[in-house]
Amino acid sequence: MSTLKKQYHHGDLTKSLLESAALIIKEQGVESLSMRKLADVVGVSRTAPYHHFKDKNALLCALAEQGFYEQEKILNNLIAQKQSGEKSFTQYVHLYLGYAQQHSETYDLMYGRAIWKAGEPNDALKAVSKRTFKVWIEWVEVLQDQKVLTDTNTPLRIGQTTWASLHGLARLIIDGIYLEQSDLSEMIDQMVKNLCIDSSTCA
Amino acid sequence: MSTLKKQYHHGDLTKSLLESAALIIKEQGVESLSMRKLADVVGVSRTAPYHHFKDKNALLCALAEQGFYEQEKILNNLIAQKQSGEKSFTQYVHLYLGYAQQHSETYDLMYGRAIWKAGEPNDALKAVSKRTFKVWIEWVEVLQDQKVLTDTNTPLRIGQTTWASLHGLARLIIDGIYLEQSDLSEMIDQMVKNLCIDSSTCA
DNA sequence: CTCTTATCTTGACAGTGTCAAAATTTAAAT
DNA sequence: ATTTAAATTTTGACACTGTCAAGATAAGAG
Repeated sequence: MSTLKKQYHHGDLTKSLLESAALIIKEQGVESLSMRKLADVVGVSRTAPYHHFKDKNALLCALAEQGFYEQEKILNNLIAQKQSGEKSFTQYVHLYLGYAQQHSETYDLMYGRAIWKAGEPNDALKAVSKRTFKVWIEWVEVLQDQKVLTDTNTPLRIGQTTWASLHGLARLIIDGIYLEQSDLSEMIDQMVKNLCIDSSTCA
Repeated sequence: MSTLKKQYHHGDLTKSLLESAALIIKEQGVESLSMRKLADVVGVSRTAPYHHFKDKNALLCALAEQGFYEQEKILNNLIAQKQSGEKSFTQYVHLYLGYAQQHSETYDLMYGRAIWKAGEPNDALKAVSKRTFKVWIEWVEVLQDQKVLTDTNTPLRIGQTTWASLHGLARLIIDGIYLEQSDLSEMIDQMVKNLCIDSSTCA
């Protein structure tokens, strides 16, 4: 309760664990994040983290959750600022792929098999991911009205496929299949053209 | 050398290891494939596999390699049978995603981070993946001539982005983000329309 | 039959996730 | 202020992982 919130035991272990874990995965990749090493970095015994996160999966879920908050913020910011639909969408594509590139490990947790297949997404994660997707779909509907995205199908379907395309590019970047920035930038431009109705105004 | 090829030690351990490993990842996922359990299944001691594969990464590379042979075969078959470009392409999309769905673990090895980022693709794997991609790009050029895919960019770029879109859908299926077959089938149809020039003839 | 080489096994080490029980520190109750 | 209850952390343990080094075994060559 004093100015330094560290009078008791560790202070806020939960927070420290998340921060250190985020740093570790960012710098060394998610496969070299171990509960024991994490505990050691934070300066606590091997099993201390287990009183703040049920297990490793729960920790990973929490990290992924933070990623969704970030992504939701990006989306809402773009939707809020009222510029032309084409510009907004093009910008979103770049922001989305930029995020995937710069926070590749978090992105992988958000959508990768570690949690969604090998592990088990917890309720909080399922909730925020669902909510973020909903924001996206609602924006797709607007973009359809603005003739930026095709309206030959429901917002849900167009949102699903459009996002799948972005996701595919993101994964190729993340998994290290395309690395040269020159290829990447041209691929992103072409992808925008693929996704927009009017490929001349987008890009 | 007799009818039962098992006179000496094991027979063909390399082959047995690959077969059993393929079975294990297919039925239980790649994360529950361990060198020790694999050795046990094949009926050999823990370290015997290490005389046939340098390490676990090498084993995974070999499994991925087989996947590429399969995929190359699919591609070549489709290219060989001369039917309309639209039909061929549509069929390819379905075959591609069908493969991803039915051999999801192998697909993950082929393009996933386990090998390409966390691990290290060996020379054989790099070679066959490159070759498969080349076959794809050459077919894209044909599809562009047939006005199935857009020719507003080079075969390489269009091939990259088109494949990225397919890959994205494949990953969503594999990582368990979309599971209901009803959604899936409609998403695939919509994706085909997105990728083709003439969305009315494709689908 | 001996020797070389290919193949496989045993032993060992460091690392992992996580459970159970004990210890400690803090906050609440009297 | 002293006792009590709760929150927090630690120690010990177990089963599992990948993989190295050294020894054992078996196959084929001479």
